[in-house]
Amino acid sequence: MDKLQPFEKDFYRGSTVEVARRLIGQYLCRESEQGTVYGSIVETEAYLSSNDPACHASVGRTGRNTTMFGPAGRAYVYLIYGLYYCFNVVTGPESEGEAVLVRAIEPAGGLGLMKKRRGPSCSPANLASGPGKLCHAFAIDKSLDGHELQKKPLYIAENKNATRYNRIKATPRIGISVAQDRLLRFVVPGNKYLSRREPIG
DNA sequence: GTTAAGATCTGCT
DNA sequence: GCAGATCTTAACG
Repeated sequence: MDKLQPFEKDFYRGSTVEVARRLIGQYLCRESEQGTVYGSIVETEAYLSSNDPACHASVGRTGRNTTMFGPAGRAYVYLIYGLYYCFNVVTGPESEGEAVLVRAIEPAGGLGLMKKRRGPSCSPANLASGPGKLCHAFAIDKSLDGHELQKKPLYIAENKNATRYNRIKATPRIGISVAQDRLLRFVVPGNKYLSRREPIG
């Protein structure tokens, strides 16, 4: 495999929606003592600071969401339903409280290690096709909350074949009970590693 | 101190 | 398709 070069902080500048779209097709890489896993991001969701009650930051700064109010380009990791972690990329100006949730990844390297973590009978399409699943496959937990994504052991790097993912579609976000009308989820249409299949039509 | 809800996943029917 | 698992967080008293 070619050496993967992490993006610099400039990559995370711009609006949260821009970054959410820019992340599609790029590599998420995770190094550990067990080995390295990486894959292409195929599904993201934007969470905004204004007029977005679904965003954790909408209630102001709390213990859990403090990282969201830090500088862009860091990881925001939290536990949901007492069981699963969700991995976000902090975006927007500092103190703004915006982030992009990474919901699904198409595995590209370290498939064996992902399988070891997720279970031997787990199919490739099921390894990281959802926020909780991808955190499990990538061994992402609360210890990485606040980590800067420009460096090891967790970083985002350029995928030179990202043109394959040039088509991006906006859809409603998943799993939220408010602001369901906003088209802030971005997917590679028809990709088989999404957390949900394309709605028909 | 107590309680209700949550950016989910899995297994069973 | 649906219910159950499982527990932290934050709001309230």
